[in-house]
Amino acid sequence: MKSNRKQEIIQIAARLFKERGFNAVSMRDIAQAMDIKAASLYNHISGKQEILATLLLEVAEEFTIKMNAISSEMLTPLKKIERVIEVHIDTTVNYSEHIATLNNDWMHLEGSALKSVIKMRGDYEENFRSIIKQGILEGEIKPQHPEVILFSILSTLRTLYLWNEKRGKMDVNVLKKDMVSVLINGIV
Amino acid sequence: MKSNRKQEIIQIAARLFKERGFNAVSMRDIAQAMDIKAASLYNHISGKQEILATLLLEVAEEFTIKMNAISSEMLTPLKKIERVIEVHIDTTVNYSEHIATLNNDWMHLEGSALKSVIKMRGDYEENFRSIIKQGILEGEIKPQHPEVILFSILSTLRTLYLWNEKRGKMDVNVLKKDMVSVLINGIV
DNA sequence: ATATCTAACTAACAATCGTTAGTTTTGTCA
DNA sequence: TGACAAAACTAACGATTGTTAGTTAGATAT
Repeated sequence: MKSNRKQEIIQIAARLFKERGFNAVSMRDIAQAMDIKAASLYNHISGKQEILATLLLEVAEEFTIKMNAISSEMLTPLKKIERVIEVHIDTTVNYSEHIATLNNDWMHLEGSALKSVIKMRGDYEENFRSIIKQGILEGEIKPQHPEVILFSILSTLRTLYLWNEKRGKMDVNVLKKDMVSVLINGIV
Repeated sequence: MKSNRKQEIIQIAARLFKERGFNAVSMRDIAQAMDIKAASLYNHISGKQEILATLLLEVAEEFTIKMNAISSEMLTPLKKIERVIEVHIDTTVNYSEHIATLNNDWMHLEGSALKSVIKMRGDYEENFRSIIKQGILEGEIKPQHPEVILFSILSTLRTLYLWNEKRGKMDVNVLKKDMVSVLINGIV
């Protein structure tokens, strides 16, 4: 039953990191947003690096788990890609700030946490690449360069958070359907 | 005949900004990369803000000009979108570092330069949106929510720089063809 | 050769950064 | 009520930040 104060700090920090970026947010900024003094933060966390590490490992592990699940499901490659798209939309709804920080500030991580995040990112991409290649092999996907397909889809999914507000009243399930349609069937 | 030394500073700064982000790069870092002292930079530029402003306005104007040209060409909406894709690929090849900084650090701009960049970005998106809507109206593009189409394509194009190295030996014209195919016709 | 200009330098500034030490307040349970 | 732990506080540290002032070396022009 650890203190939920640490999670509060991380949540607030994530919001600020998304808005201004890791290096433009000081410990005093985070403290002020919580109505306490900067030094008080250190009763709950060991430093700024721990905030970043906890935050990024949390969301990176989330993606890793989901992707591993999809990989081992009994689905056609195309259906797997649909599932990946849906997972990204769901995760973006719940982890918008975390994902923004993962995209923009991962390089400010240090030590083993950095290594860990980089590895998870690489594995995730490799899993995705395998699905695409398998789809091409089975004739389900166009024999285009896999890297172009991988990158087109992934870069859209990774920056969904930028679009999360503008989404507005659009229902999540409608968004999923439209997104799958556009990314897989194109726009014509 | 102004000094090209200023352009050298901006070029080197852009590279560092891309790698570490605006706030993680000090004036001393930039100076060291040029083998001079930080104070010497001020013979050529007024400050860190001017570096960022020059850099971002340069590439933002490039995109604005290109997009305006495409908008007023006599092409079908679909052909215009193809042209937009091609422009992004060409520009990414030449301005990889500038685009990275535009994506990640625009919010650290101040004053009128910030306003200017935000306006250009908005206008660019609005032009793109108009093309898509026109395409839907003419039946050339699927009657999907325009915002989904806009964002899917644009987020891929805007993060092309992340992919620029991995592109490796892939010919630019091949990349254009594949990219157009994937983004417009999908992957099936 | 002298004057001028350009672009480098050294040294220092005030502000802000992450973090630590030591202290006081607050809340909980016996 | 009193003891103890959790979580806040004040004050300060050494390092780094962007920037300025004043100076000097090297090139160019008169």
